[in-house]
Amino acid sequence: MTKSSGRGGRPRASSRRTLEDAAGELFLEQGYARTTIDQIAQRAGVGRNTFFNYFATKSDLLWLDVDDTLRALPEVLAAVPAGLAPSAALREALLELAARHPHRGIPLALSQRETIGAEAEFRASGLERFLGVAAELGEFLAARSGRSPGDRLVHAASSAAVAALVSGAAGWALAGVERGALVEAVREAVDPVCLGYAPLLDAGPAVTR
Amino acid sequence: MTKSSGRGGRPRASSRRTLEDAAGELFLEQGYARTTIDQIAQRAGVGRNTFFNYFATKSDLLWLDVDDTLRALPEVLAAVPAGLAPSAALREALLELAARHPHRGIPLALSQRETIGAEAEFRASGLERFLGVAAELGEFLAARSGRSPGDRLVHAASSAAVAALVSGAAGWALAGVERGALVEAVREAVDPVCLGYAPLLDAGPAVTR
DNA sequence: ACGAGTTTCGGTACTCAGTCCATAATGAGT
DNA sequence: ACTCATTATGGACTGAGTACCGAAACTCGT
Repeated sequence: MTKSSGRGGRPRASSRRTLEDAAGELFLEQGYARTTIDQIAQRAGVGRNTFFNYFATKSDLLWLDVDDTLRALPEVLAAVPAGLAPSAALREALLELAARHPHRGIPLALSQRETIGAEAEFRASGLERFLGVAAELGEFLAARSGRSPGDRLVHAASSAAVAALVSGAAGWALAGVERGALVEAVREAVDPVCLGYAPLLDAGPAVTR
Repeated sequence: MTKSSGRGGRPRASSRRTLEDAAGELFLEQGYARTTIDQIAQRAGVGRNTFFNYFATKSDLLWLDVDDTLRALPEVLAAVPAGLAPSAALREALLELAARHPHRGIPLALSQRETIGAEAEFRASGLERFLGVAAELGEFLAARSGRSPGDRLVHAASSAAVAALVSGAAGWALAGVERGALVEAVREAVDPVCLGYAPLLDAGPAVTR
């Protein structure tokens, strides 16, 4: 989406950032549910359709920073040292992803959740994101463990790991100003999962022993 | 929803089942997305609003059997023997839940997924369900482990366990006619998670040792 | 039998997210 | 000047979900 000016074409107005700001204001003023896309576009001084030029859904606005970090996942996965055992590689990937997330990048919907009141929408839209992560992670794990991409163990391990990641990140985000480093919270949550699956994952692909 | 006739009032027509059937037919004929609620109601010979009397959402239709099983969760949790260690209790609860699911209860959306074509909607609506399960499981785990309901470890463990449960169940459902017992698939997926969290969960509530 | 209370049914009307399409605006390259 | 690619914008449409209202159908007490 939004191919960054591949030479030529009408220049983008500063619309994207303006829309984000307008939305943030309105969410704080009226809450998420009571804010319509028309209002956001109008306050940003932009046509309604322009909104959909930058965001596919209203709920995308709840995930601005997170989406940035998530976009880096393929790169992170590629950078995981090749020598590691599958379970360690999985752990490493998740921690590195957490390390890349900006310290201030807490979704508005979480930091101001009473005001914004979008719990339901937030969770629903968030889960879809992390399902995507789980899929990517599954492919990665399959490759690193020499298993087929459809392998049940691989699927279960990546799902559980992502769930733990999310749990850790959520706990971190909700911890208030005194939260420590995201990486620590994630490590705490993810480690047991990697540990639990390690014996199976690292044993090599189903050698019919 | 749908308070079962608390004496008095107009009797329900057989609408619910009729609606389910009509929806199932239409989904198979035209796919999920191309089927509107009006069509479903019309084929069922019922007003549109009656549909919403029985189902809160269109996507509820994708989860008929699963919702039945999920409704039994509180009962299942209460039945878990009190003597078990927290991690074992968690395992036991999930396996028992799986055991209660009817063998033929595979969501239409999965068994006929090419025809129905509702992947996205299916996953989105499914995830919300299992988030509910994770929350219930969290409370359960907190009580059984003597930790606070907001405990980070408890949250991470229940999230990961539910993710594994779902992964196992999905694998089972997609396995075609030759699938074995659901309980086995779930056990395979959930066991490592419980194993990984066992040392921490069963150690008792953060005794600053 | 009759009225009171309760529940389901069904219609109309509305809001709003998301899609489609057609048309302008604005620039780069030739 | 002309073409091409990209973005902006406006109008019209679909369809889910909500709100409201009045009518149907049944129970119970009298």
